[in-house]
Amino acid sequence: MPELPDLQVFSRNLNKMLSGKTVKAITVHKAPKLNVMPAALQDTLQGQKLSSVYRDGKELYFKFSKGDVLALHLMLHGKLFLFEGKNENKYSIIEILFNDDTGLALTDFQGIANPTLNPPEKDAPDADAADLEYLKTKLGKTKTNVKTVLLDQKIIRGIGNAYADEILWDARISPFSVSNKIPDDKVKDLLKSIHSVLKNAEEQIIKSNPDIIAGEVRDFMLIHNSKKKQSPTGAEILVKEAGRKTYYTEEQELYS
DNA sequence: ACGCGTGTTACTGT
DNA sequence: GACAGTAACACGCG
Repeated sequence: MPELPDLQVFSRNLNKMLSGKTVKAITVHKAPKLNVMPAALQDTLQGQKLSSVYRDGKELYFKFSKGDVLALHLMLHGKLFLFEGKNENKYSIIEILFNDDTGLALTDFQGIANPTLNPPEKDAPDADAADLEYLKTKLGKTKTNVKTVLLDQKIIRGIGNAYADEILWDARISPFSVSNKIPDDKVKDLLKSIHSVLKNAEEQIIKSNPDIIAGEVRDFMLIHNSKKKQSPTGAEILVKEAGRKTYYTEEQELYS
C-alpha cells in the first residue's frame, strides 16, 4: 500500500540503517517473477557492500559496490523487516543477510511483491522529475481521463491511486477530465500540484513516523480519505467506484 | 465482525 | 489500435 512519499522515506531510512554492510547471503523464498535464477542472484551479490538505497518510481533500489542493483517492488502489500540472526517473518519473498548477522526481509502475504536484479532503465520520468513540456506533450496525445494518465507508469512514475486524487484536487482538475482538453495553464497547475502534494506528504510522514520502513501513513490525506466528508474548502467529497475508488469534489473543473 | 484497500498484468469487449 | 472494464493475487487492519 505504500506510495511514492512512503517509499521515499523508507529508502532514506534504509540507506541510513544498512549502507556499508556487506552481503553474506541472499535467500529467495518465493519470487516467481525474479528475472534471474536465485543461485545467480546470490553469486552476484555475495561479498558486495551495499553502497546506497534509494527510490526509483515505485521501487526501492539497493545499489551495491560493484554497481549491481537489486530492485524491490512492494506492490500492494509488500513489507520490509529488519532481523537479527534468523528471519522468522511469515510470507517471506526474499531476504538479505549481512556479515554482521543482521538482515532485511521482504514479505508479502499475497506473494506478488517482487525483486529484480539490475532492472532496465525506464524511459518515463519520475514524478519528482517530470517537467512541464513533457507533461503537456503526453497529455496532448491522449483522450483518456487524466487520472488514468497520472497512474500510467509508462508516462510518469511513482503516483498511485490515493495520491492521484490528492494531486487532482490540489490542482482543481476533475479526475474525469479528458487529457488533451486540459488547457496549458492548467497543466502547469497540475505539475505544481504533483510536486507539492508529494513533497508535503513526505514531510508529514517523516514528522509522524521518522523511522518507518514499512506500512503506510495516510491520515493526513485531504480528499482520498474515507473519514472525511468535506474538502478543506467545504465541498462535499464524492466517491466513484471503478475498481479503485476515486475521491473528488465539484470544486474540480471538468475539461471535456 | 466484516468491509475496505493498494499495483500490475492479462484478458474481454467496444 | 485506443480505450474501458474486470478479475486475480489473498490477507491485515480498524
